[in-house]
Amino acid sequence: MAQAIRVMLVDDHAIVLEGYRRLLEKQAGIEVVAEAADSRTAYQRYKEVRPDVVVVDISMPGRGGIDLIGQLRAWDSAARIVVFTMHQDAVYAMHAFQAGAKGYVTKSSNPLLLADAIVDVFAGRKAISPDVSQELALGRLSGDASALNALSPREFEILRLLLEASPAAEIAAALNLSPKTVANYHYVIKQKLGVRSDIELLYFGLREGLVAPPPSAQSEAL
Amino acid sequence: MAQAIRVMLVDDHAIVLEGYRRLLEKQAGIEVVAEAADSRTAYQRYKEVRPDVVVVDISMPGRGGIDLIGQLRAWDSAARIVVFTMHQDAVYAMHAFQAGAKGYVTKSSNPLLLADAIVDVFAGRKAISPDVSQELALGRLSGDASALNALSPREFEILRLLLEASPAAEIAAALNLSPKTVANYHYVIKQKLGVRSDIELLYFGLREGLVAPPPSAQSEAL
DNA sequence: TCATGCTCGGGAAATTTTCCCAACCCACGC
DNA sequence: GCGTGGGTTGGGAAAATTTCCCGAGCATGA
Repeated sequence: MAQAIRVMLVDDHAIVLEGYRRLLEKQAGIEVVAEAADSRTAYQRYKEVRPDVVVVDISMPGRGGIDLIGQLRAWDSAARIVVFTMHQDAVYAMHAFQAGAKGYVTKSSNPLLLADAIVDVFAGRKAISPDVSQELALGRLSGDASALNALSPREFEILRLLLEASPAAEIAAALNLSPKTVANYHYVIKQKLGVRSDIELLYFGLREGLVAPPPSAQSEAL
Repeated sequence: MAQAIRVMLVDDHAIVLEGYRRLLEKQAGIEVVAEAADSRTAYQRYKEVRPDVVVVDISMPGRGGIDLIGQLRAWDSAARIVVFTMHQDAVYAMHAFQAGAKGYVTKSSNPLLLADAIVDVFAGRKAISPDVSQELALGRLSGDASALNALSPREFEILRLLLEASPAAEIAAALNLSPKTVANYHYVIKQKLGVRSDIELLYFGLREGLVAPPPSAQSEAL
């Protein structure tokens, strides 16, 4: 190999990191020149070694990998970043690309894909692993702005209440509506947002910032 | 090495699997004799190759890894199982041990730990990575702890699935249970956790770190 | 062996969900 | 003015789920 692609890996799971470092090193044309287990270290190391491609796991503690992508791109707008994550959810991919990532590969993909993605991204192309691209394509939240725009004001209002109220019927009382109407709205909202359960609905609300995530979530486990 | 420890790896993330297989193979005394990406395959492979130690990721789709542990132990009560997961949450560890696991190592541990744990477990000892053992030690689940401890292993498992699955009935299929049973569990879980709706249930899950919150859209950029 | 606790599901009533449809009001353009 | 369209409000009716309660099967442990 004339010129190996110089890669930096960022993943907070030390064992996993170690594992796929070995995997990549077996690939002709790829050289792992740096590693980091958290965003801050990653940022510094990037400036020191200037790798050709950065592979980041976005589900890292703290502000997560998405944030790191933004930082790297802010410092070096030409930074080539491949997201490597367990999330097949297309929403994550969307966010990653919006933040400036060039590739998105799930950990459940075929092992060869990661190396392919690195090569593609290095060459200036984009790379998405098929499981996600498919979801994006037949996407519930495909391209444009959030599905929230499809909601009428009333629907939006009821959605907000749904996302916090326990007894679904309390909303009816609060809004002076028949429980039936609320049920109908509930139904239509789920249709428009493309979710099939209340759980999904809440995930949607969290993503869109309609409701605040509860205090702790991931910060607790230290 | 006179006698290498014969290990089977179970993880739905193909790349990760491939990665730490390589990692383990570098360890003297450990030989990876089988792999599986899902529970069913894992169960079959186990019966075929009878590995000395099984390493499973418990956050697998469908019937989670906890379930697999139960199955393996049901078939071979001497099965030696090491849980290898990203969850630092002590509650997961509790349930894993209740199901019959002998070791619990987080993916963010030092890479050497997994190999150590395998050796320990093979020798009949238990192994817990320090980040979790610490959490276990300082209370959390010993006495009071969260309402989660009131849940039986099965309830806990179904809760996890509830928190991600869309059509509640899919769970039934995945676990090979009657939809009725799942409904009953759903009901009991809500009772025990003191929540009134699915929405509250998810809030609970987020608070306890059982599920990761999606990337919050409202924070900057995008 | 008996008690206890977990798992699994049936039964049955109450409720909700899921669609489809109709009525009303209001704004808009012609 | 008057149709057109969209937002709001709810009825109807079948299907599904939720909510309790209960019992059987099976380990585990005293």
